[in-house]
Amino acid sequence: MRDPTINTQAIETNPAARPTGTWGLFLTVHAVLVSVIETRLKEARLPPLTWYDVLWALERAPTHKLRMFELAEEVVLSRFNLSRLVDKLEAAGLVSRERTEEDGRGAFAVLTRSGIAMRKKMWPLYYSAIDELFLKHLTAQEEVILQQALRRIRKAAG
Amino acid sequence: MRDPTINTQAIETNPAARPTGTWGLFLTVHAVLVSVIETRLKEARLPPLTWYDVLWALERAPTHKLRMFELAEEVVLSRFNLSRLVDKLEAAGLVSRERTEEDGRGAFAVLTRSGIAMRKKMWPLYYSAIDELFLKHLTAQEEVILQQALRRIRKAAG
DNA sequence: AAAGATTGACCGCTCAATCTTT
DNA sequence: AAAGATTGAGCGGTCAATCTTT
Repeated sequence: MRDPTINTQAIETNPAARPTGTWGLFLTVHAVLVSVIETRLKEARLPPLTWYDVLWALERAPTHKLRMFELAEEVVLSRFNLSRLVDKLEAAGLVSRERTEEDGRGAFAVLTRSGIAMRKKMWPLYYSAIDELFLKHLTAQEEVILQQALRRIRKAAG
Repeated sequence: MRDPTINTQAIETNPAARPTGTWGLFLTVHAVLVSVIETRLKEARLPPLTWYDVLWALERAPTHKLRMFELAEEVVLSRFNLSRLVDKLEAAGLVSRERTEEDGRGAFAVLTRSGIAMRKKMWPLYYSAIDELFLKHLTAQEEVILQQALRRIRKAAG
C-alpha cells in the first residue's frame, strides 16, 4: 500500500506550479523583490545586498568585528567564498582585516568608519524599497502571523 | 522638514537585521530552504531547481511548447540566458528546439518525453521537501493568509 | 528600425584542494 | 589529525553586442 500521506495523483497533476501554490508564490515574490531592490541599488550606485548583509552583521557585533567563521554564520546570502567577499569590501575600504593574537590561525573582519557610513547610506533606499514593495502590503495582523510562521519554518530547518 | 513617513532614528538603529524583522526572516527562510532543496536534488543526482522551473513551464503549455520569449515570461528563476539554459536541457535530451514556420526569427522550446519523465521523477523529492520544510509548518489558515498576502505583493510589484 | 534569439565577456558563486596553526 | 582561512578551477548568472528576419 502506498504512503497515505502522499496523494500521487494530485502530486503529478498539480505540482509546485509557478503562479499557483504557496511555495511557488513564495519563490516568485522573492525573485521579483530581490531583483527590483538590486536594480535600485545599482541605479543609485550603491553596493549589492550581499555587501549590506556583511556590513550589518559586523555592525551588530559588540566591537564591530567578528572572526571569519562567526561572520559566516551570521551571513546567509553567499555563506561561501566569504574570504573573497571580504576581499572586495576591504578593497573598497569598508572593512579591514586583523590577525588575532591568541590564535595564529584566526582572522577578524573589522568594520571601518567608511563601512558604517556606507551601511547607513544604503539603508534608506533599502528600507523604503522593503516598505513599498513588501511591508506596505501586509496588515499588522498579517505581519505578525507571517513572522511567527517564518520563525517556525526557520527553526525547523535548522 | 523631513519626510514624516520615515522615522530616520528608528531606521538607523533598527535596520533589516538578519534574525529580526519580517523581511530579514523572509530572506533567511528562502536562502535556507532553497539551499536544502538543492542539496537534496544533487544527492539524488537530479537536476537543479531552475531546470524544474523550465520543464514545468513547458508542461503547463497546451502543446508542450513555447516560444523562447514566452518561456522567459513564465520562468522566474534565471530569466536571462535562457538560450544557454535551454542548450543544456537540450543536451540532456529533455527539450528540443523547433523553428517556426510563420516567423523565420522564431524558435520553440519543445518538451520531450524524457523531459516529462524527468519532471515527474523530480517532483516527489521536490514535493516532499516543500511539504516537510515549508507546508507542514503552516496551519491551513496561515497558508491562506500567506497566499493572499504574497499574491497582493506580487501584483503590486508587477 | 524593431523584434526575436544567440553569442561573448565578465562577474559572482560553489566546491575541492591547499596552507598554516593548533 | 583537525580547525581556520585562503586559493584555484569550473559553473552559472548578467549585460551588451551581434545576427537574422520582419
